[in-house]
Amino acid sequence: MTESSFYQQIYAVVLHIPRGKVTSYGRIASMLGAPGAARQVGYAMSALRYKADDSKYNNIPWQRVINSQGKITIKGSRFNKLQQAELLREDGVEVSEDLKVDLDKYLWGGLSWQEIEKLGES
DNA sequence: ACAGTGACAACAT
DNA sequence: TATGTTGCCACTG
Repeated sequence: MTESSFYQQIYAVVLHIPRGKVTSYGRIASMLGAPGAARQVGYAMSALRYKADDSKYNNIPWQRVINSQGKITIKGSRFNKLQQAELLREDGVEVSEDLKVDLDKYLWGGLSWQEIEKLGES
């Protein structure tokens, strides 16, 4: 990514979440050295709505980002909670009736600081 | 420049 | 367990 804005860094991290795993808004913020900026991560995901035309953003697995309780709390997107749950199930992640994921099972380990450092290169 | 906003998180009831 | 409250901070207009 040539851009180094916070949002661009967020998207770069989300692209690294493997299929079958999930992480939380807050953990992504922490990985980027901005603990407490969880709300911005959610806002960045929401902003994807306006970038649907740009192929650059079409392969971002946004569905793998949920809240710290493991629950789906999507809002203001072209998708709804049920659709996100379905996408996660396609990933092989179990989603309960009340739209919750077992973080003990599916939480992504995250990126090491070395990997975070390299995000801007590509 | 600056106040409003939100796909959060932690804590208090 | 389930709501309600408060702090949070980068983006937006």
